[in-house]
Amino acid sequence: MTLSTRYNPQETEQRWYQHWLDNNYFHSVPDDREPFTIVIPPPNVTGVLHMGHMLNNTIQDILIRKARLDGKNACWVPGTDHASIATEAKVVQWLRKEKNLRKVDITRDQFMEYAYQWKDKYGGIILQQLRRLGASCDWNRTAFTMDPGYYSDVIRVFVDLYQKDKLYRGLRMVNWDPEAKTVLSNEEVIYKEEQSQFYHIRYKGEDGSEGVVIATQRPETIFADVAIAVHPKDERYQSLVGKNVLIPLINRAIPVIADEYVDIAFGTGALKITPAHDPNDYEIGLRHNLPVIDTIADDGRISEACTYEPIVGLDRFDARKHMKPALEESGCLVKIEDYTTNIGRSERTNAVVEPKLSLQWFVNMTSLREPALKAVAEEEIKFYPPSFQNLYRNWMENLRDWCISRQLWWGHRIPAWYLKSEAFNKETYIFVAASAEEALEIARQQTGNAALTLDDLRQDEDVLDTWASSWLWPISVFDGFNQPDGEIKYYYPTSLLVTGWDIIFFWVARMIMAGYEFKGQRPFNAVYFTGMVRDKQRRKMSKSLGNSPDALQLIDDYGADGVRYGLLSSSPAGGDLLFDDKLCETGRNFCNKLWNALRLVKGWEIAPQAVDSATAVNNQLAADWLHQKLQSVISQLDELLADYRLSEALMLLYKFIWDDFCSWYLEMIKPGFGQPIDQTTYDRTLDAFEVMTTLLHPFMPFVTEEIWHQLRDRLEGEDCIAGHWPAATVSDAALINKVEEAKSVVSSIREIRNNKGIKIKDQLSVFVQDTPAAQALLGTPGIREMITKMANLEKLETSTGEVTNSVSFLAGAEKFFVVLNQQIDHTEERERLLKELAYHQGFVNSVEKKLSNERFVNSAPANVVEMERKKLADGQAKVKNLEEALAQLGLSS
RNA sequence: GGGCGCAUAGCUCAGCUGGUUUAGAGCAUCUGCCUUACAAGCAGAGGGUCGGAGGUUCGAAUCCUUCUGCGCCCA
Repeated sequence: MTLSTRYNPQETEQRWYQHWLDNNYFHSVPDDREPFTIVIPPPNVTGVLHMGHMLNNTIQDILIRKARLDGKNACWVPGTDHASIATEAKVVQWLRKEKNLRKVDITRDQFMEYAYQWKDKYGGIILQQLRRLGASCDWNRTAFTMDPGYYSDVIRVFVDLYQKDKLYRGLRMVNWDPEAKTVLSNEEVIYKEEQSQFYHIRYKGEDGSEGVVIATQRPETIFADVAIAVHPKDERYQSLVGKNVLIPLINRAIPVIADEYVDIAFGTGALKITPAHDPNDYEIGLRHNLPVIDTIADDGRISEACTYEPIVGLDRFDARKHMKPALEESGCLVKIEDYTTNIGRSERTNAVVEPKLSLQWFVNMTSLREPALKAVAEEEIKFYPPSFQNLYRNWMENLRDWCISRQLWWGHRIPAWYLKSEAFNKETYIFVAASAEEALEIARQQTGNAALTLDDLRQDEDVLDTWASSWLWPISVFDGFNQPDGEIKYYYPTSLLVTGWDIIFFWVARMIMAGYEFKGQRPFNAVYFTGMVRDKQRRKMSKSLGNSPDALQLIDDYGADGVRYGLLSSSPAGGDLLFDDKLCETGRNFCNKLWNALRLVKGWEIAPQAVDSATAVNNQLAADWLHQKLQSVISQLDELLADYRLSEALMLLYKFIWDDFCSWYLEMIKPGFGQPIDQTTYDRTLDAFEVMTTLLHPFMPFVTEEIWHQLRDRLEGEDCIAGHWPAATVSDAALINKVEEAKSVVSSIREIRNNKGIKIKDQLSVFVQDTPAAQALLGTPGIREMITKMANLEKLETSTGEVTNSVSFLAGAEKFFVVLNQQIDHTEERERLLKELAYHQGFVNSVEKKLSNERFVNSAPANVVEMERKKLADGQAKVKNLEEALAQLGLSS
């Protein structure tokens, strides 16, 4: 067999993915086995694979593949969400470019047709890309939030909540995105500090007096002012309360009112009240029964309602620029100062969000809160890492109602009907039903007008927030609403959700609420929060910064396994991942290491027996040791995985395979040039190798599948992906320790070679001081042979005295002598020994100090004291050995 | 303004309920090697007193207080 010296992922990945698909390994149907279910956090249908997706989905794939190896019925449901705002924006763009159409030119139905065309053509690319990563999703189950069944679930839930009085239509201050021309939920507004200016403006008294100076960032809104508020205890303004002042430029009179809300110390202590354009002002307006004057239109331009003509029709920011000269001219501008403030921008369009009074649909969140709050607090749903419980609780305890209507066409249309005879947004009748026909039935009953027809009704124009569909994801993907006794009984609650912590409110919290509200049960047993993928400078990866590597290019460059390794190797749950290509390179190199280990083993000639008895005993020790060590690795791995400590689990395997298996084991058993290996050792090596591929498979599925097949001839249907996760047996710690000690002897000898410039090929003689412990070590079958082979020794013997012309080292408490055929530099030796002596002497001192403290001896647990005594004895033995070596050095110099 | 979290080697992080040798790993660095699996490699080495101060304790990186710095969420 000839194998290339380098592992080539391109050759294998495509092939194995297809093989897995052909064998239907990803598909799940309910059966007797324990289910292990993950629903994918649906990416936007417009999305393309980026680093965050890769991290997230790699983690899911690891856990799904592990569950599969554990013999569970693993089901990973893929899919996309319809991403109302983002997709509609793309479709509008596409229509303008490709079809030269504007949204206003076409009907809603036409638009939807085009939108579906667009979706079929460009949507869901990301699901194809996930295959490159190796994602073992059950593609037969691919779901979409606008699939007909899903669509009707969303409508059903809306109707249900309305009937339960947990959902209502109301006039509220909302966040308005003037660019997308839609309302946004609170979570879709991103607040950031920005530079702004504070305009100090004088409102003169109606009676010709000085009036009052207010400070505002938004001078263009003064024409919507309805009052000036001051704190009731603010002495500066007490005489003004109850009087009128005049709005500059238009001289409309507004009252000065007193309200506790006003912060005396902030600005001038006088606050202009603009109920239409500020949430707090709106509240104050309600308290004082003030009118509302709305001067900003849906597109962000100053509307006709503004009685100051020059700015009507201007965008609010252009209007602001206009205000400075106008106010200066009027003599009302006192000063302008720079000011840093929080500005809210739309998550989608980045437009500055306009607070606006608007008639919208809301979900009463507090009515859904309690079970969701309790589930996480009592760890019925476990969070990994648990610190996210705080963030969750904090949000849940300060819930505000969720605005779920969006002024868009792409999405689930709100199932509410109104009478055409009533004016738009002034409706008194609302008929909520799953269909127009049902709505008509309700309408006839409610109005008492049996003659009403469908023609008399009009449906709400708006669609629902995308999260108002994706919060049903764990239920709807299993058709849980229509068939509550179907598959959902098997798969729900799902086992785990893996998602970024940044959507804990958008999605996770809402899914939990929906789970309890509509299924009476948690949607998942646990949530694994991933960190954000950032660049080396800790900046979030983003398109605008251009610091995000091309995901597919990375896979081309390093292989999917290499990239998976890179993403996982330094990504603890919840912690940010500072991504660096270098990490993928390490992963690629790891694949290559495995590959070359395979090449080595498969290149050996096999003989029935070992070539000599030394080899036989050496090989047996090596294989025994590796087996024991492997058991210990498996049990550590089980613990780490149970805790979702994936990075550590991968690192453990990496070290075991690279260091223990490749650097030590394979070197121990490697036959001499032209020599064969014995059948037993060969078989045991393949066994261990095979177990390692299984253990590593969840993390690096392609290279392990390839190697698994190269190791032995396999029958049809025998695949690594379909293997069995091994159960750890108790490992022999004593044997492991013996070999560790032997390894440290070898390392020390190598170090001496290094320091003395002795070539590896030159054989050395080594002696060990004859003690019971040394006898025990060398008496262990194979140890002497192993050390001799690995350190390339001529002989390894015990010695009762000091050995002349040698340098010594300690391994454990045992003293070894390496005989040198060269002049020994005594000064250098002495320095080395003195340094080591100082360390051990310091150590002994610190332990002695502890043990001479009566209170320690009396109050510490017996085993701790015992441990300290042993530490002391070990330390003293080492000190004694070093002192002897120094003395010897002194004699011979 | 309210709340949460973090601070351990040059970098990224482990170190769980305080005690298994005066702190571990990976990467990076340094030294020597193209040794017949792998230079995408091999063998070895150096490096931190655990942000500052105080306290609890026989004993603290680990618990408490406080200061400093950083990050995040909400308003």
